[in-house]
Amino acid sequence: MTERLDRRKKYTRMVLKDSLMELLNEKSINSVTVKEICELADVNRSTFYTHYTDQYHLLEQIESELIQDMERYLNSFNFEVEEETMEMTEKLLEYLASKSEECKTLLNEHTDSTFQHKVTAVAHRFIMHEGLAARKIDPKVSEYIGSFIVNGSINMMKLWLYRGMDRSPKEMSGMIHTFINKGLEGLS
Amino acid sequence: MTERLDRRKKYTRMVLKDSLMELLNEKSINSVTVKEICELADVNRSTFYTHYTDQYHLLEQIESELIQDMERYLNSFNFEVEEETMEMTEKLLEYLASKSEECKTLLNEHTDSTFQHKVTAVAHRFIMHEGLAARKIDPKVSEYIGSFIVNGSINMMKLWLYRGMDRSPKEMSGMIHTFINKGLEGLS
DNA sequence: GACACCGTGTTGGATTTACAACAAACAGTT
DNA sequence: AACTGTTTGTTGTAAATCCAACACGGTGTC
Repeated sequence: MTERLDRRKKYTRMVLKDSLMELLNEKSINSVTVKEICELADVNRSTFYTHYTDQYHLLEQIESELIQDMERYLNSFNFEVEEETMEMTEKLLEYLASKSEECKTLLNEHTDSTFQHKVTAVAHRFIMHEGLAARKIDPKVSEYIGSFIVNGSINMMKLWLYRGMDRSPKEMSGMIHTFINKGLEGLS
Repeated sequence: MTERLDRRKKYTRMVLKDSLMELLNEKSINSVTVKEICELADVNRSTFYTHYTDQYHLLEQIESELIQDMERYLNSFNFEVEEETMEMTEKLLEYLASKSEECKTLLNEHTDSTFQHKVTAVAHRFIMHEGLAARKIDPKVSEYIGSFIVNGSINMMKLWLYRGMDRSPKEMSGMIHTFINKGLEGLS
């Protein structure tokens, strides 16, 4: 078990993160200043520099922690191979739903695409676990199809978040899974 | 202008106060421990003792600050003599409404009556400013009537708070004022 | 009465943060 | 180019808080 963090550090980091997230709902990281973050967080500027080198570092930390948390969540499940892709897709959707505010902030057009890249990498690792290899498809082709599937899925999930999650994670993963297996034919 | 308080002190006191108020919504001050307050506030126990001697002291500070704030609010108004009682009653009701959560907590049966005594003293000072003296009533009698009016008013206001403030402060002060001047006759 | 558990009040040393200030860089204006 | 205002990154010192520990008292159980 990791050593417990000093509560002052815990608090300071929490309010700095919350403040940056709030500011990113309004503008891009490039126009957010350290001074603004500190004013919103009510934390001294020199204290900021004992924790982070700049606002980009803080953002990177936020993204990394969310990705780690996402991986931890997805790692806690275990499914059979074929069923796994759909279940994992559903679990990823559930996770995104549970952190929908943070995810929307980090996926919006104000931020660069680093978070989306990270989520895509996670999706690739968890959803494309063994799925295509089991289908005996040419590895070169498999790679293209996998890229199509993962990026398509992520952007669908993104749209789902911004639409206020109007369908359940189960419905969404069913839709994705059906399209993956049967293309448009499966949706008529 | 007073010297600005160190933001750490400000924060520590705020969360300790908020935590005690939350606990007082569930039980009386006698069964609230310093340990519980600190756990809820996520503040070290030894830090508590650098600010307050015990939970009773903290409660006293909360009450005193609210009373001071109330006085400051009421002092910012100026009315003519006769009209003043009704206007001040309305202002007091407005203040109680604006701090309804805190007031309900401090006036509930879990706490002793110190806060109610303090509010009653304020009401006596502001609402009974010159009202009865101007009516040329026997001072001894005036004192009894004043006590009746102030305590009756306070308990009415208390009930109003717990009923969710179902009438406007203006309506309430009108009702109180009419009763004071004409008794039940004025309400038929 | 002994025991276990919990909370209190206190202490010393370590850690974290605040504060004020400074020099430098940047951006916008004239 | 000079000027102004803002932000940055850093520094030294002080203040506040954290942490772990201790002795003590109160409460409940056996």
